[in-house]
Amino acid sequence: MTSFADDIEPGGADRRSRRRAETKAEILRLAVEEMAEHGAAGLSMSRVARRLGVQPPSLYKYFDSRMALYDALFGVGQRRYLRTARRAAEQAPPGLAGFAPVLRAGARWSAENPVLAQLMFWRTVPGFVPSERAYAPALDLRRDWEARVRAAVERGELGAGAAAEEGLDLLAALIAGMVSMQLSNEPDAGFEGSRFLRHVDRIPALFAAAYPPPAEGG
Amino acid sequence: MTSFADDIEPGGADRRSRRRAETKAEILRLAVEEMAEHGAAGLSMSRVARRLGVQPPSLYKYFDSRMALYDALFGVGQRRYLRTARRAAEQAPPGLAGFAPVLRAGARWSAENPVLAQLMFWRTVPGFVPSERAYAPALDLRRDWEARVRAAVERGELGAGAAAEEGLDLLAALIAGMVSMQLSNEPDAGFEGSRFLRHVDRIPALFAAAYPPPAEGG
DNA sequence: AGCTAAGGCTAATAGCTATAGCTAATGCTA
DNA sequence: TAGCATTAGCTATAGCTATTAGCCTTAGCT
Repeated sequence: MTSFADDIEPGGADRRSRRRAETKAEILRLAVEEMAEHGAAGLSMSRVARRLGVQPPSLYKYFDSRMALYDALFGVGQRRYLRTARRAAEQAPPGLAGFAPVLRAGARWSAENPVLAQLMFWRTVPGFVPSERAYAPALDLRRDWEARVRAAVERGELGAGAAAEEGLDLLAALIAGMVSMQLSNEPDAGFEGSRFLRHVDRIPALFAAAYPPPAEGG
Repeated sequence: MTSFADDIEPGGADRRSRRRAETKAEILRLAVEEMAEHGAAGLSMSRVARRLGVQPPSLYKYFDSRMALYDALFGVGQRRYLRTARRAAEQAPPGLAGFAPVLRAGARWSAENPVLAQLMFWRTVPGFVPSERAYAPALDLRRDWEARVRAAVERGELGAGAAAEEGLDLLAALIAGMVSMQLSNEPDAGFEGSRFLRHVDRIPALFAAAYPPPAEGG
């Protein structure tokens, strides 16, 4: 998470809009620093402005309101999280064996971007409701998982209910639990050596225990 | 959660301190209403004062600061949560079969007290760190679970690792996941019919799958 | 009955988000 | 290169917020 440059609309070849996009990316970067210090809900326009070296009202040339800034951060986080999961999925084996690498990649991203993860997964900022546009990648990711679980069911590695809403909810709760414990108890611990995220690799087996395949395939 | 009267230090038979305790309890009640409307992190001293019908500075006669008010809420929540779990445990059967009723009672309490649960389990209020005194019941509860898991291990219902830190962390993550999904996706849904909390009864089986007993006891 | 302190108040400080309106300079276009 | 629209900064201001200081009345203990 060193740069947000590639996550803001490119803004054409126009020199002005290029500079504008750079400034927006810089603001997002500073906002994440702010949130790391004061908590995800503790983002202050004034403090971000001070960090940027301008007066507070100038920030409103780039983001219409504090909530708009949150929405941009939420959107960037969701896009990055989705991209991370998809990259891991590309190299993962098919079927149930591919679950762990993808889950691990998501858990690692959350541990490395704890304030964005809080904003995205907990929604605890008073008054903030993400826009449809910013939320869209989360729906894409859920559809990815639905397809992945269905494939494992078709391979005879999981019971049929696993791919229904109920099963997907359980799977989501399993990963959410480990990430939640991480974020609330050791937000600065990182992925390696985390007390809670080391359990992520057990999720496929737990999930299979909840939805065992119908019989032993030949 | 209709009254906080029994959760504030009783304050002796002294009439003054009795009235004082009543006012404090009333403030806590109004604060929870506030948080339900504006989010756990959106508690405002001014708005609580307006609800109570006094000027904002008068609140400081009862709580030293906004964070002190959070700490009182955190403490009340932890004590009530512990009490709820222990009441359920009294009537639960021994061993692994007793896990589900206790887990269910905790999940139900969280669903019925979503803003306190957010404050207690997520800690997302900027600048708030609970006092040792307020946090103590959480440690008691963890010790309760440690004893309960150890008992199940000794009965041959779980593998040995279940009672170690690692196993207790996994168990905590399982319940935290379902409660987290509930709080972030359906905070106003209640316990019955919750998409996520209906999985709570599966936790003992999942936990046993992760720590199976060593062999079939005779 | 008298006194203490509880519990209200107003005033004031400092910081917050956000808007209005001014100004200088940037950089596109003719 | 000259002109000009837009951008991106600024100050001032309104209306919030938490919190402190200090006053004053009255409740209620002794």
